[in-house]
Amino acid sequence: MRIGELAALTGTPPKTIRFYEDIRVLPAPARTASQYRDYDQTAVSQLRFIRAAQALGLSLGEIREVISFRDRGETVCAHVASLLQRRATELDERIRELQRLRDELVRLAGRARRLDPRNCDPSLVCHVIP
Amino acid sequence: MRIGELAALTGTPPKTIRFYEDIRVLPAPARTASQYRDYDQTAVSQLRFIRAAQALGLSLGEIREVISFRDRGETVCAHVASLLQRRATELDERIRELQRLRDELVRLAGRARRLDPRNCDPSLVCHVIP
DNA sequence: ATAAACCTTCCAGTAGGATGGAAGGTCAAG
DNA sequence: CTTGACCTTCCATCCTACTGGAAGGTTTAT
Repeated sequence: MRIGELAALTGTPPKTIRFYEDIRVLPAPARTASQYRDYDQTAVSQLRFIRAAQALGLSLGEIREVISFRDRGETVCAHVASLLQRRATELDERIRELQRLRDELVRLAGRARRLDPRNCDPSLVCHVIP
Repeated sequence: MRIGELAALTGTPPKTIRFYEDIRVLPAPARTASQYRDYDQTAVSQLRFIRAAQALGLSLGEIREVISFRDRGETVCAHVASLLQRRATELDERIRELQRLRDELVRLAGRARRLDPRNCDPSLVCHVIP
């Protein structure tokens, strides 16, 4: 299968597929006589894995790590499990931060609506954000 | 005041202050006879505004927008209020997404720990992430 | 007078994840 | 045989928010 077909099957633009190959996240495929990339079903599931892992918040660097673990014949599950668990913990932290930020934004937005602009200190950009 | 002092007062490196000037987030200050940047108190509060707004999750682009509103003599409060409210709403959405993602990660991590690696399909990178 | 600390400009690079375009080769339909 | 879709490589560019360094000028302390 040529790159366009793989692109269509996975919803990934050809440019992006070549890019993944460049950065060694996807292995270089076979080539046809005319140097066209020639993919098989393995490529489809590998590329789907990449997109799914990305959607789970793994970076391409982490995905490459998982893949190279696998290529060394090591048990990927444990590695993936700890990676996912770590990412989940980081996410917990990030969510708490964002929640704090959100509450602060709402508080300031309310303040901005209640304040009379004529009381603004002209030397400040905006007295809502101190 | 020279750039180093402004840097010390606001905890912003001189490089970053010049960068803010380049991208028109901070106005170009007066210059001394020897072409050194010469800042006043206004610069301190402007730079503090920028850092505070950044900490609230506003991008430098949005901050520039707020500042140019102000420079056109318009009421900044209403603009800031709607910006903050919008950002808060986006944040709500983002938080919900991340929460969903986090739950999915925890679920998959648990699955990865329970599965026997010997059952892995060798044609897949990892059967935990489908 | 001289050294250290500070300032100037300009150019380049970082990370992450692509995307755009030019110049040229190949393949299938009409 | 030509047109258009598709493919190749290579190089450049985008976004955001900086950061680093070179080459040179200024200020301050000793």
